Amino acid sequence: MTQEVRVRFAPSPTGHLHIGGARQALFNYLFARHHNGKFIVRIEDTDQARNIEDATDKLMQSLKWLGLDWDESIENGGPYAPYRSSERFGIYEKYLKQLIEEKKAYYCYMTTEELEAEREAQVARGEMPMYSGRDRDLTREQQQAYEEQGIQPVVRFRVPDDEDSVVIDDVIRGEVSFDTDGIGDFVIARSDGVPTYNFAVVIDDYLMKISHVIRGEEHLSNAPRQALLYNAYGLEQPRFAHAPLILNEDRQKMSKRDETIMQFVEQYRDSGYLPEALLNFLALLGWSPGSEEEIFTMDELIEKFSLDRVSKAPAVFDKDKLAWVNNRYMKDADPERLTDLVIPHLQKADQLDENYTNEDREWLKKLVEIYQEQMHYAEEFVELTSLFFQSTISYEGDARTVLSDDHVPEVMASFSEQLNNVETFEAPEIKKAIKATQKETGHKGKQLFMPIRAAVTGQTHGPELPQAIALLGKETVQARLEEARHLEK
RNA sequence: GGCCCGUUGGUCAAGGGGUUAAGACACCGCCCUUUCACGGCGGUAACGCGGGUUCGAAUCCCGCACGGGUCACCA
Repeated sequence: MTQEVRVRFAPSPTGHLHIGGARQALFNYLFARHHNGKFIVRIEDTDQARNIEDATDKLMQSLKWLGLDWDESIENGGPYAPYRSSERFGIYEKYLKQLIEEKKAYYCYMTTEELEAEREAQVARGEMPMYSGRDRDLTREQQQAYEEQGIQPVVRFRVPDDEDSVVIDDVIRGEVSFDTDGIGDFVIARSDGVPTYNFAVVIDDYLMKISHVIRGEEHLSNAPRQALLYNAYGLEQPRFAHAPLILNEDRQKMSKRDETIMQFVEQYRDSGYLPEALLNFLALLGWSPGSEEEIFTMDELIEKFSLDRVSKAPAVFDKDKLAWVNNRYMKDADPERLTDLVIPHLQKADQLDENYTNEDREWLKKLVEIYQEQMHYAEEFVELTSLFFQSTISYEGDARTVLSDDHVPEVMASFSEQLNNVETFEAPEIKKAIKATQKETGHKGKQLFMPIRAAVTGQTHGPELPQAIALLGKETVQARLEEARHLEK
């Protein structure tokens, strides 16, 4: 590849960064970095009606949070600025005019109502709804007549009659052929003169010297239109690469209205996922390194990434696997970092004061450490550790069953007494107390630990016992032992 | 419905004419741990169907089925 690799992520600012968008950005990023090329973030906001206030900022923030950095963008500019299509309207004009002058595009005066009627009629006849080409060859006089009626025309691209098909040489899918008969003359500029996406994208990609257009499969059917545009200008096309979609558990394209699954990067951030874990997981959706490892640093991903290992089939988003990946990263994460991550969630759940003390934080860090092995994401920590924040717990289910054994009161009494003899209420001492209880009662293993665990935590699963008891504190532990001892069977 | 893309276990996936068809997540079992978790070991489970081509097809070709995408003055 002699040409410099230049790729772009070109979202429209209609909302938060979507999981699918993030994966797309990631693929572009990895491809650019792998080839020592440039990664560009461009905002495609040609549809002013759909633009959402500060969506652009949020998009950029989410990309940054993920750790994707760019070479050129609306924020830091670049040699082909501006990087927002709404600031490029002047640029498009010239290209639009050229097409009209060369009769490769024309004004169309059909109203929305007329188009709708046409479409309905076509559907009724069992035909494919497609613009009929009514205004293809209007004379100057006819155009003026429409204009006198006050109709603002759109500009449509004249799909050439002399070409039977358009072939896209897709890096991922190979050659994909489209019949030009199936492509109606499409709108390239709205009645207010603003170009549509299909047009702007071509001009932008050309002027920005984009070498590879890597995007989602939903754009595959746009590719022939864009290819036609490149041809009309006599321009060389970039290489297209259409990556498979990410599906929800119902095997549908993730839609923004689907509430069974978290759609946005922000939501994962807010639930306490680590960005490097999300990225790692996303990289493996639709791409595989061909080896058996699954956990990769960004540098490794960059080194290994290649478009010819991108799959053609869509992938279902598996949140369990994401949780596993995230846990892998959490195990290796700095406890201080995890503590920071967990704090807002505890505060939200009223388990931690807004103005917590340094002591609180130290204690919390220890709590984080004993749960680090098993927690999947920060928000989960609240539920996992709620027993540390409740003054009373209720004994139910398995815990209740464990505590109904005949030898339980004896163990409770003995352990309680042993704890009173403990010098410092810390894990090693507590461990000794458990040992002493064993000697005194003769119960050991499950018979010994489970009752204590159940009594003290209300659960049969949890973190390392001595540490948990230490963090719970003497009073709480004694109270719970007392309660468990007198439980009705 | 037209066009386009796809189809290996529940999910992610390797494998691209000859394999006992990898591995990971999830699930189950066993071991380790005086408990729990982590970890280790093992197990259940897959080439959508039908025709070809071939000595031989999960792999190549054609149909069908199924799934998805797209058919806007949205991207």
